[in-house]
Amino acid sequence: MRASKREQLVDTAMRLFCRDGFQSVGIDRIVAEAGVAKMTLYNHFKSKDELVLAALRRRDELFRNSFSRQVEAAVDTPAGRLAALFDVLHAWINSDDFNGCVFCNAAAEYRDASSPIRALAAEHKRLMLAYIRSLAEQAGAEHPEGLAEHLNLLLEGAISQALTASDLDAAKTAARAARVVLDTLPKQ
Amino acid sequence: MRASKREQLVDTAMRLFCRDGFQSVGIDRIVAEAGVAKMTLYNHFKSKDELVLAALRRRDELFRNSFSRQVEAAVDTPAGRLAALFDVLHAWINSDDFNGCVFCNAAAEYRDASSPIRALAAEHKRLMLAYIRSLAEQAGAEHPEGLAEHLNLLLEGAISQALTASDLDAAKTAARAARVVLDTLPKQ
DNA sequence: AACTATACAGACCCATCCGTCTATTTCAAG
DNA sequence: CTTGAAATAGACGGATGGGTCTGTATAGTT
Repeated sequence: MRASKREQLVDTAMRLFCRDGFQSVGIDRIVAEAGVAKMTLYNHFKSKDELVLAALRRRDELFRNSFSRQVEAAVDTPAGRLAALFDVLHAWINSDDFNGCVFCNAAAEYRDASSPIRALAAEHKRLMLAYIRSLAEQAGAEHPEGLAEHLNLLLEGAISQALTASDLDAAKTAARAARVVLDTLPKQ
Repeated sequence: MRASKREQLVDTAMRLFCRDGFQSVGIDRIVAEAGVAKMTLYNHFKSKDELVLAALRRRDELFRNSFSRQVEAAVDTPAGRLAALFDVLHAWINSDDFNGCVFCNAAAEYRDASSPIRALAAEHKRLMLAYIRSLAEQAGAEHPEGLAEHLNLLLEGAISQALTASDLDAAKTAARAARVVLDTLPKQ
């Protein structure tokens, strides 16, 4: 067996949840597409919510890895990487499988603020901001925290606008806005 | 009869959809809380989706009215009103009934991009941006379109962060970021 | 008073949901 | 070969979903 049944389930669930949402995707469909028996799912996870958590944890890992890898492959300088954030965002928004931020979508579907799913979404956003802050510090920004917060809001706003306003150019708009702030960085 | 049955339904549906989401709120609960018979609902609306559309249309009207009224009551000058956007946002985020932007939530729950619900959400975002642009023009901005887009992204980012990252200070963060751009406005 | 449109309560239908149970099969380790 | 854990297919249960149907009651109009 190449991949463990558990991995098959998590990968399939992640893909379906990202594309079609959480409540819209039923257990039966997940096990059918993963090619495993329903009982196998319930041997590995206590409930659908546990599977949702596992899928989101995997998505967080893959997304942040892929995002930072692309940013760092694009440019060498920290300041350039802050600008490249928006290029990577643009590529994502215009890719075939863009369906907004799955963590935002999860927060929209799971309304109980004390849900572990919401906690995981918040943690993902915290880690994304931390990554941007680290780039801002490396770039020698005068106020790295403020710069990171500013860029983070532009990125988050662009993701939101891309989905809700069906604006595929949202990242380009955000990049133009970011230029105003990035111009204050010390010239390398 | 004080309010028409139809209005009771739309108001109740809007309240429940905003608080608990769309798929989570069933027809039975709406008619029960609205105090009308189920057949009355289906005499006024062809389907649940039609009710969702009516509720979102009402929300769009109420929200934009309330938002612009608060902004204009706060300050007199156009430039001041651009800053006041973030104060009104802050008040909303920290109010009891904040559950994110219901149009973003709708886009998250209704994944079919060709759905009329998605079209309505996009229209709401378009109108919000148009309002900000009108303020930017009145404020005499050098590039009103660019300024409006920038502020809009900060506002949208703050709404998203407030919900997903459970960050009740997101509007304050966005206000600090906005200051950088608003300082370029001509002094009155 | 007669008529008409609207609203009523609630049973009903069919589909889907999550989760459980069972009985069978696979397959690697001792 | 034997044993035992893991996976299988699929039926099943109880709940809930959206939507339909029926028969009755209300209320405003002529």
